Amino acid sequence: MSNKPAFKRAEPDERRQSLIEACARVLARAGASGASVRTIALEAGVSPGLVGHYFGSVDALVAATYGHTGARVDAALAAALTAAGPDPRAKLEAFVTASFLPPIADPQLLATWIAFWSLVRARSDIAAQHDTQYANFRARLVALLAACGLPGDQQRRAAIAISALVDGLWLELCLSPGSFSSDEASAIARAQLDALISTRPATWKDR
Amino acid sequence: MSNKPAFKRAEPDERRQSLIEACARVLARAGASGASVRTIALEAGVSPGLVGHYFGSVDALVAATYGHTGARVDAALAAALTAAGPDPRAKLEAFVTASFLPPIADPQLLATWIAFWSLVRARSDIAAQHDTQYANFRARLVALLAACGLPGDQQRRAAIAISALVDGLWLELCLSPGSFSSDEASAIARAQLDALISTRPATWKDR
DNA sequence: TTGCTTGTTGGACGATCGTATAACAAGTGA
DNA sequence: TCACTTGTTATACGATCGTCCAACAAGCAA
Repeated sequence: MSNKPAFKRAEPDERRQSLIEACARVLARAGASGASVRTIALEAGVSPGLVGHYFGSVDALVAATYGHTGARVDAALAAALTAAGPDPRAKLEAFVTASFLPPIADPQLLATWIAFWSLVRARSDIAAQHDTQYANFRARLVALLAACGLPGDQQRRAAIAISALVDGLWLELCLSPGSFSSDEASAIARAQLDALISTRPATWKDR
Repeated sequence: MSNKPAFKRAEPDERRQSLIEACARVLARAGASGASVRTIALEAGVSPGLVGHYFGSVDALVAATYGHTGARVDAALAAALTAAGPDPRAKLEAFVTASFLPPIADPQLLATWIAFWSLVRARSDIAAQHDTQYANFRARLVALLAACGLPGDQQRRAAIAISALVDGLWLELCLSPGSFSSDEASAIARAQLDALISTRPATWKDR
């Protein structure tokens, strides 16, 4: 007779990915305080020791999850940009609208992000990651605004305003999901764009 | 000879206030994960047992701190409203502008708020407190917008947009203090108000 | 001064935390 | 079939967590 294996070996990259995704799920479900080594390992279906084996410490796993989650958002935004076509104004609108559609508008992702924010104060490496990610996000917005013909002295403030509005809508959607829908959030953000940019897109119709 | 007292008795309300303020300082300094009973008690200069004596559990203390912090913000906003005079439009502008001036713009207060947000997922009592506070905040905004003559079918979205923008600016100010100043945040929020309200107030002059 | 109320202390308790490590077993090549 | 490598498990360890409680003492009344 043959016993089935007690566990299955996995490729290192596979296992890392699995642990990172389990960490993200735990952060979304239980918040930062619930993301313990044992909880994450249970979520991933492995033994607690594997976290130390692959990441050294749970802090490193959380930081890796932060980077992975940020990369997911960047990829989704980049995809939205290429799908929007060549028109700069359409690209900008797609950039903002995509923030309120899956996979970015995923409530689990928003909750995960809040968990990261709560770690910024205590962890300097997380703070550094946030600074670069926020700088990249705003630089992308500035480039899009410039392509739309927004004067240079207005680009900075407009980028800050757009990113703040999007972050705030994200936040309330996550904290009080019943307050308003993601469709409403998207409409509000688009209206904000209209107000910030006097130049109208080529495909402008009605609003 | 006379030994000085080993400790000093305090009025119950005084002691509660002291513990709440110590809890807020710890939340701002170390985040939600650093707000342990012993850390808070050390910050307040008392023994750890006092937390249980006055609040029953550390969770109740955190919830009380949330309520106290929210009340502080409400009081500051109310003061800004009365100082703004009778004109509805001036009241609305003061309401938003005050969000980026002390004591609301205090970085410690913002950090404390983030700590609360990180607890919303895991703690239903904190979530309930957030829902009521957010509903109150938005109801105030709706009343101000209505007084400014904004049509009823636009009040809801405008209130959501304003609160989201303010929250987002708060957030980035706390996470990356070097990104922009509170003066810039205030200017951005005021520009947002101008864009949202097409109806001009009676005392409108220039902009 | 003496006695009493009770705010306050400081440590005990079990649970859970992150980390380290010895023992085990899955998969591979000889 | 049989080592051998190493991914994986399970446990041990000290530290810290929240909660609880018996003892102490500050301040007031008599």
